[in-house]
Amino acid sequence: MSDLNSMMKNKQTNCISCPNKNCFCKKCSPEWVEILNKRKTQIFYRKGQDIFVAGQMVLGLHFIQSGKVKVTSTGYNGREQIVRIATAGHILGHRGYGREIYPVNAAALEDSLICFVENDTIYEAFIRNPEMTYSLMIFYANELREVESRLKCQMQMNTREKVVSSLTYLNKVFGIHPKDKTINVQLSRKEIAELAGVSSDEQVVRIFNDLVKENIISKSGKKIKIIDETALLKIVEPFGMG
Amino acid sequence: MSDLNSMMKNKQTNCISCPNKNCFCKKCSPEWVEILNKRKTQIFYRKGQDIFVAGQMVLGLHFIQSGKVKVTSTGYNGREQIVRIATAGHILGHRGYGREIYPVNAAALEDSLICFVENDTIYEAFIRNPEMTYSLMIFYANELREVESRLKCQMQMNTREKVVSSLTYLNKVFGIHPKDKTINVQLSRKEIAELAGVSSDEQVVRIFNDLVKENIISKSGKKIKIIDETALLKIVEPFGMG
DNA sequence: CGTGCTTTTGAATAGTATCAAGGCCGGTGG
DNA sequence: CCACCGGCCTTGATACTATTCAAAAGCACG
Repeated sequence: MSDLNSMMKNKQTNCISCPNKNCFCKKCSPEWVEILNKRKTQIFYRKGQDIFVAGQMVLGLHFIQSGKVKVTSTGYNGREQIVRIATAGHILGHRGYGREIYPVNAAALEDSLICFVENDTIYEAFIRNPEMTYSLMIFYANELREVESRLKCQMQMNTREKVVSSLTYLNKVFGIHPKDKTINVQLSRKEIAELAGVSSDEQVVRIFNDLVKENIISKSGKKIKIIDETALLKIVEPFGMG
Repeated sequence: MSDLNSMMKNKQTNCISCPNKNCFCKKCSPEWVEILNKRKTQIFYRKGQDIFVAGQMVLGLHFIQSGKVKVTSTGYNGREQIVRIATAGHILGHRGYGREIYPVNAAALEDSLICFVENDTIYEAFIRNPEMTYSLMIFYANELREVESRLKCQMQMNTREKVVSSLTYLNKVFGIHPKDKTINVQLSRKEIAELAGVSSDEQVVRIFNDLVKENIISKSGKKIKIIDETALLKIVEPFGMG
C-alpha cells in the first residue's frame, strides 16, 4: 500500500505539462488551466478496480490520464454489457453528468491514472470558459453519434458480425502492439461477448475459430492478431463501419 | 399549394409568445431571443415528408414547434431502423451537429411545424449565451444516457420485451388520446418493428396478439390501447425501464 | 499435484427470421 | 353504388440461428 502511494506521487502530473493534448482543460484560459491543475485530484487505480459504480452520486468528472477503462451496465439478472471502452485522453462519467447518480459502472482494465474534478469546479469552469463548454458539447454530440452507430449494429447485425465489429473496434481504439502485432488489449472471451452484445463466451470462441480457419485472425490465449484486415472490414462494411 | 402557404403564414409563431417553454432559445438573453426570432425560418412539413436525409450537409439546427418526427437510420440492404422519435419541444439534427453531414434521416410522422436556425447564428448564440450552451450540453448528456439505455435493451431483451418496451416508450413520449385512451400516435406494424429493433412486422403482429390474449392491450387497426399498464411495465422492469 | 479459472467442443433446445398465402380495409374508377 | 386494386395486417409452416447445458481440456497458481 505504501508503494502504491509512492507510485501515485511519482505519477502526479501537472496540467500544463500533461501529455494529453486533447484534454478539455486545454480549452480553458491559462488562469483556469492553473485553477484546474490545483483543484484536480489524481487517483491511481489498479487493474480490475472500480472507478465508480452505478447508483453512486455523480460528484464530478473523471479524465483518463493513462490506462484503459471499461464502462459497463449491469442488466437483467446481473448480466453485464460493456457500453464503452475508454483510454488515455477520454472523459469518464460524463454520462451521469446533469444527473444525480451514475447509470453505469466504470472499472480499470489495466493500471490507470485518473484525474478527477469536482462538480462545482467543473460548473464554474463551464460558465467562465464558453469555448470549453462548446467543445464538450461537440464531444457529446460525437459520442451520441457513436452510440447510435452501435445501436444500429445491435439492431441489424448477426452474431458473427457483432463479434467481428468488436474486434475492429478494439483495433481502432487500442491499435496493435509494436512487437507481436497483436491487438493492444487483452480481454477474456466473456468480456468480448459483453462488448459485442452476444449472450455467451462460447459464441465468441466458435466465431474466433471460424476466423482462424479462414485465415483472417490468429490467436494464442488472449492475444489476438489480425491477419487479413481487409477481409475483416469486409464483413462489417455493409453497416457503414470502418 | 397555395393553401399550404396560407397555412404556414397562419402558423408562423413568435419566439416570445411560443408555447414551447423548454425551447432552448428561452435560455438566451432577451436580445438574443429577439435575434433568433428574426433569423429563424419556419417550415411546414406534411405527413411523410423528409425533413433531412442522411448525407446532406448540416446547415443548422431544427426545433420542433409542433408535430411528430421519426429519425431513422438506413442500414444493411436498405433496412431502416427508427433511432428516435421526437415531438414538440425537441431538437432535431443535433446528432449531426459538429459534423459536416447528417448520419440519419428525419421524416414527419404527421403534419409538423419546424423552426430552423442556421449554423452561424447558432454558433454565435452559443458563444454569447453560455447558459444555453450549458443547458444544451446537459441535453446531449441526457440523450446519450437514453440511447445507451436503448443499446442495453437491444443487447439484453428478447423480441417480446423489445416490442413491449417500444410500446411503453411510445406511451411515455406521446401519452394517450383523451377520448378513446389509445396511444396518441399511429404507426404501422413495420414502423413499430423498426423502432423495437425486431426483424419483421410479423413478429410485432404475433406479440400484439399474445398481449391481447393476455388482456394487457387491445387494438383496432393502428390504434392501440394499454389496458394493464402494470403488467406491461412488469415485462420490461428487470431492465431498469419505466 | 491438486484447485479453480478460462477456454474449447459437442449436442440439445429454444427462439427468431423468413417465406408463402389468405384476409381485411380504404381508395379509385367505372 | 359496386367491383377492383394495392397496401397493410394476419396466420401458419419452415428453416435457420442463437442460446444453453454439459463436459472435457488447458492453464496459472499456490
